[in-house]
Amino acid sequence: SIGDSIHDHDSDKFSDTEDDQMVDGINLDEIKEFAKAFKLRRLSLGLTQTQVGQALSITEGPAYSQSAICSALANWQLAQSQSYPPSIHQQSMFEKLDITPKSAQKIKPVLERWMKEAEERYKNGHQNLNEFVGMEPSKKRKRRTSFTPQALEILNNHFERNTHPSGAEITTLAHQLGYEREVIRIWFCNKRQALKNTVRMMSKSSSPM
Amino acid sequence: SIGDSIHDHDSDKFSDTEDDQMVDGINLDEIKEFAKAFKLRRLSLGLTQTQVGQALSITEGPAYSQSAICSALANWQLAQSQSYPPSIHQQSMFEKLDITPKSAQKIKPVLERWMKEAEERYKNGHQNLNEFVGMEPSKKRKRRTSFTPQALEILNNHFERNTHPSGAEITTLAHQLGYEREVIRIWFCNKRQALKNTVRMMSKSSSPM
DNA sequence: AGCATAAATAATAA
DNA sequence: TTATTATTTATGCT
Repeated sequence: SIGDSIHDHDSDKFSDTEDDQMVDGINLDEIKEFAKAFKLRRLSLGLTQTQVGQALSITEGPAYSQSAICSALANWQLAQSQSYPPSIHQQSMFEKLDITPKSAQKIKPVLERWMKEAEERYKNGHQNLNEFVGMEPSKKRKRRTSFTPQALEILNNHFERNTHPSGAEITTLAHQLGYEREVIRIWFCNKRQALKNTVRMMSKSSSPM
Repeated sequence: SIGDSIHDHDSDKFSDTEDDQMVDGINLDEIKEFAKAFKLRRLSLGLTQTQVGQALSITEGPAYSQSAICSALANWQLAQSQSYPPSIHQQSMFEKLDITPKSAQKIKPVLERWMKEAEERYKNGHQNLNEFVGMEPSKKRKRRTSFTPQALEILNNHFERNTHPSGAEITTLAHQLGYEREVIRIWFCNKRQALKNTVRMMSKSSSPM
């Protein structure tokens, strides 16, 4: 039975056994192997985990932000270099460290793809790689501002009179309403877009059946 | 009254007989009425605005993007509540800016025609309607998850520190707590909403008469 | 039955 | 186009 199978002695299940460790139908050993190789490739490009994480959060979206990637990588590396007490279920190794085998499986192809491109660029010169990696980590999207009804009324009034306010007008409005200039500018962009959409839609409807 | 003053119109191609709001010879009230009725009919068929938009973009062409339809309909619906006292703030947000009466007049028959056919098919059975609308009928709502007190405590602690966790933070939390990432994300959305509601309530109740 | 709130949808800022 | 906020719906619980 399962209870009986828990042994006291140290078993090196995670390093050198022939039997693959399967969790949720995912081959842990395969992932560990990948992590090891990934680290090697990363180091040969002279990149830190942080750099990889930042670059990925840009190319792949915020879900692959630095900390997530880093912890994933660290975990894999940990996993492949440590043996765990047998009393701990295989899966808990990942759970404890905030990454499930499933997540690992999911992230693997993304890393693979990214690394491939990085290496490609590395071949074409360091500058190329730096460009690829060294993008600003400031991918953060600005918090959506919500306008007060009063502000919206004023904005709408202006828009009604003039859909393309001058730079000076925008500045004035921004100051008057207490919003950033850029926010006001974007508001007009979006408003014009909305108008255009409805107009296009409407004119289309005029075509006969 | 208005009716009297326009009694002897000349150049305009329209005549205003009643005290309805007339713009460019188009009866706004009529359109508003139509919008209201349209929404009702849509709901009684169990269709969302999104579905209508998608279906229309197929039968009438790509100009009928979902958001365009949505905003047009929303505007009409809000337009019909313009007689609210100024103290109610919803009003100013929309006015009639996104949609010209002329355009509205144009699209009306298209929507009318489409809705008529949809209702016809509905009578002949759901399958028929689904075919027409082009959607899958059996999209079940996700089961409401109930969080454990422990999970809630951790979530609340995080929320206290940061109401807008990054994607990575959400992922980490999800792993840590053993819930789907999306569930955690939504939790924060709802929590922010709740906070905002409370704040609004408080400030309203605390404001002097 | 009614409430609290998770999920879904709509609106719209970035 | 994407992602966040705002609103609505509906479910699990008491």
